[in-house]
Amino acid sequence: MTDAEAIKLSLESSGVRCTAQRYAVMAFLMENNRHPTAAEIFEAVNRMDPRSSRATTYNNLRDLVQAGLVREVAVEGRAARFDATGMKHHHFICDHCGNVEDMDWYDVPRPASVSLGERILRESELIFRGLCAKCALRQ
Amino acid sequence: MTDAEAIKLSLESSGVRCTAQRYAVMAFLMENNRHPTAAEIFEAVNRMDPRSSRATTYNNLRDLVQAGLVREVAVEGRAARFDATGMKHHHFICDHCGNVEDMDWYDVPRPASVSLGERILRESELIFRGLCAKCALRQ
DNA sequence: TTTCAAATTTAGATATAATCTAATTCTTGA
DNA sequence: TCAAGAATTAGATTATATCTAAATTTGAAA
Repeated sequence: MTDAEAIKLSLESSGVRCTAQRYAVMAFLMENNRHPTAAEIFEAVNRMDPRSSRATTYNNLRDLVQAGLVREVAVEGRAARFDATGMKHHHFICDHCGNVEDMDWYDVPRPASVSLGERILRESELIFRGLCAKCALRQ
Repeated sequence: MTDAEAIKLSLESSGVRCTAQRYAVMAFLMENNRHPTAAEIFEAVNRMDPRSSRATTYNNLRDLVQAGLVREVAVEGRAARFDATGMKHHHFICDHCGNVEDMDWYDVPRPASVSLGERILRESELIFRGLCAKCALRQ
């Protein structure tokens, strides 16, 4: 199976129609684990054909997040970043440049059920903060 | 020591001058562990005297975050939220309403140093996601 | 294949959140 | 008291994201 078919299949098995614009967003995220912003994705997709408007790029990111194929990472004071949820991983966010990097996955202990109360837990994510390698060297 | 004196002292020992506007922001956050947005803090402070402009509210939040007295929590698709970093805690973010709630603290395992590489780790935070008690009951 | 309703896309306007500007006021220490 | 730096201000501006309404595309039913 080609990559293209694999992407198409993963979209459709998640209940998302595989349109050309949606495919382009997904393909870009799968070959770029650099956690681009929506603006960067919009720009990248528009270097190809078919093009995609800003609204469509945002709509498709929202649809892919809802389908669980893409994760949105909010960063303090900066634009949100996106990545394909292929392999489980945690995130490192740089205090200085705001870049988001993948960190190896490991299981996180669940909160005590008394502490959880009536809440329904969907996932636990670990965010590491500090200076990324590039910014650490510069300081 | 009164609460007011304690707040003043904690600001000054963190190298932040205790102005009336800055005090108001800090006092509001200390008596409200509901993780208000900047807009909510701005509004709350302006029900008191002296008032504070929007720019000052944002400036002071930034100063308090830099001093380590306040934490900013970015939430996907919503305004950032703030809380006083009094006691260590983790956060629960509701998928549905976006509210941020405190969760009991427990130590998080450090990433393996090989995985960390040249990065400098400052802190590890755990974010739980799902439905808060209120939204869980409604679904 | 043809047809049509629903889904998707679009450009541009609008909304929301946060920051910037430059003038003013306040505070502190000499 | 005075000067210099720090803080505050109103309003403009920027950055990010969403909305609108019209046009286009899609896929399933006929």
